[in-house]
Amino acid sequence: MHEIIERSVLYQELAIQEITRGYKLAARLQTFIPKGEPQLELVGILLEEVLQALSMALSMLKKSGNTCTQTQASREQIISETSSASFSDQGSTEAPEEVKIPTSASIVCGKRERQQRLKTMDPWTKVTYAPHDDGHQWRKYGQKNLQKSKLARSYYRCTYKDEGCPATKHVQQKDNNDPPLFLVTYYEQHICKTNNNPMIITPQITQDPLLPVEPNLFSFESNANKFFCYHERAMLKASTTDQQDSDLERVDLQNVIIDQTAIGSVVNNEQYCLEAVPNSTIEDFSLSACMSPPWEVMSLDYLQMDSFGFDPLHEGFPSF
DNA sequence: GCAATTTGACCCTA
DNA sequence: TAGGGTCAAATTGC
Repeated sequence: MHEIIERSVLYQELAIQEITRGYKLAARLQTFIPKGEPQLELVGILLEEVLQALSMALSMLKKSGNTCTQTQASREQIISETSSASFSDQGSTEAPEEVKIPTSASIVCGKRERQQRLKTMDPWTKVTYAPHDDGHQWRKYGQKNLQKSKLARSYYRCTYKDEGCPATKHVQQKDNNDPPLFLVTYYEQHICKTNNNPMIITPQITQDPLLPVEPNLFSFESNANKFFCYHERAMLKASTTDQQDSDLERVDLQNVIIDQTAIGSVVNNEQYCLEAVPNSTIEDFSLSACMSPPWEVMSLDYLQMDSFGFDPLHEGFPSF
């Protein structure tokens, strides 16, 4: 028994060494990516995710080494602790140090602790026309009329909160357009059964379509069978005709191909970066997407362009 | 009857 | 003290 524990500890130390080495190599690689190069923006994003994953794995391994001397922590507690640790190390080339072990008094349990937690968490936001269609089940628990906005903010928590899932979000309508645009702010990651990838914590800030963005770089968002491509003044929206307005199972895409005029790559299961070829117009775009596996091509034959003050059919995309 | 939503009250932070 | 976040009883819908 004692020998098994010793061997386990040895493997854990080796794993920590290897992950630390991987973290340092990835951080070193990150320094070779020149800033202001839209072509390499996606590489930087992916590398950032690699660093986050390694950082989190390292924190978890170190944490697991201490569990024998700690009071038993719940799975969600461990994930919460290690995830916040991995966030705090962003931008550092040093491997992350061990996170603080919370005392029993600081373990989240009451309203005060929850509100403090919200302030210290790294929320991530996205702008969307379909705020409820994000692959998770939510229960609304409150609504508030905010002082600085005439439009109410709605508060949601995961349906599986009783099972320990800490995920929450609030949804605020940004304008009175038709269709209305919503700003969704997420707090905490899902650890419930609806989560596709519970161990990867990747806060993403989707580009606000009303704000300037990098030329040639689109923010591409996918919810189930709908795709949204954001640009400074335009939104590209597509879905398959036979799946419109239906709740079919979620499609995880690994790659997005835009008829040779653009290359899209997955950032995570929900977001895609889309790099368009200069001088292309909306007429050049026919969407297809590779599903994984077995890498079948799914044709998207419904394409719609919503513009914010310009006509893409005649003007083409701006800033190309 | 159960589950989800609504809404006023309460609590916390700045 | 104002504003924002959460609670929980009441209400609504299936």
